[in-house]
Amino acid sequence: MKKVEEKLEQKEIRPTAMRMLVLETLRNQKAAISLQDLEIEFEKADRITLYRTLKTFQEKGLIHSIADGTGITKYALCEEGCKCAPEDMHVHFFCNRCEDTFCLPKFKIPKVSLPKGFVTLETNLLVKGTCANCTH
Amino acid sequence: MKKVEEKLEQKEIRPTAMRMLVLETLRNQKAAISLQDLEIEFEKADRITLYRTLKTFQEKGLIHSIADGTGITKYALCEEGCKCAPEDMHVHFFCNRCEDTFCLPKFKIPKVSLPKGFVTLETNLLVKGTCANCTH
DNA sequence: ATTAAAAATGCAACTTCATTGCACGTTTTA
DNA sequence: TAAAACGTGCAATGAAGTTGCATTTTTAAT
Repeated sequence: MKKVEEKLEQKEIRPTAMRMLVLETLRNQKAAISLQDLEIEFEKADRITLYRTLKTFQEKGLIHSIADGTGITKYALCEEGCKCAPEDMHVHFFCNRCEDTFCLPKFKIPKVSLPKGFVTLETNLLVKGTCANCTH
Repeated sequence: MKKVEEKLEQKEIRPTAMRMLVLETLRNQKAAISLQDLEIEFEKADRITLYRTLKTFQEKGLIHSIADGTGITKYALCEEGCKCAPEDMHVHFFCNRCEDTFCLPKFKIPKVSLPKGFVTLETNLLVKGTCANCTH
C-alpha cells in the first residue's frame, strides 16, 4: 500500500504530522469512524483540528462521510479511483448490535429508475441489520 | 380517503384535536415535512407538542422519518398497509434545487445482496438530484 | 355524575454534535 | 529573509433534537 505521505500528496493535501497520523488511523479501521472515535484515539490532539482534518480529507476526496441514522457522522476511506459519483457508490451497512458502520465496496448500488423528469446526481444506500460478527 | 379520526384510531393513536390537524396537514403535503415546517404551519401550537406528535405518529407506524442528508429530519405518511419492512421500503429523493424531499412509493428498493453473515432488517435508499419540477 | 387514573400539552432547560472566529505557530515561496 | 499562505488550538456559538415537570384534558371506574 502507498505510504500515507504519498497518498496525501496525491490528493493535494499537505502531509502534516497530524494528517499522516489520522490517515494511518483511518487505514487501521475495519469500521467507519466518527469524530468522537478520533478524539479518543488522539487524546492529546485538539478536537477542532481533528474535525478540520476530516473536513479537508473529505473535500479532497480522500474519505467520504456516512450518515448511518445515528445522527453521528462516520467517515471511511474512499476506494482507489473513487470519485464519489453515483456509479462509484457502494452500500453502507449499519449493525444494530455492535453499532458499527461498514463500507461494502464490493456491493454497488443498483441503478434506480425514477419518474420522468427526475435526474440522479448521487445515491446513498444504507442497510441496517446484523453484521457477520454479531450474527453468530 | 378515510377520515383522519378513523385513521388515527386504526393506528391506535388517540385522536386529539392537535393530532387530527397535524395528520390533515401531512396529507396535504406533496413533499416530506420537517418539524420546523410544522411549526410555521401551526404558529400557535407548541414546538414540543408538535415534536411529540410526530414521535407518536412514527412509533405507531403512521408516518416514517427520512434522513435526507440535510441534517433535518423529514416526515411523510406511510402507505396503506406499510409495515416499514425492507420489502415495503421505497426510494426517497432529495432535490438539490428546491431542497424538497419526496417519497417515491412506486419505486421500491431492489433487494440488496450482502456478504455472508449479514442480515438485513431495514434499507434506506436516498437519491439526490433534480426533481421533475426543477429540471425544466 | 364524580372522582381517580392515565394521557396529552405547554413551558423551560439541557444535551449533543457541528461549526465559526480569531490568535498564534509553522511551512512555503518569492 | 521577509511576506504570504496554511495549519493548529482555544473559545464561543448555533442548530436540532430531547427530557423533566407542572398543568390541563381525557378516559375509565365507582
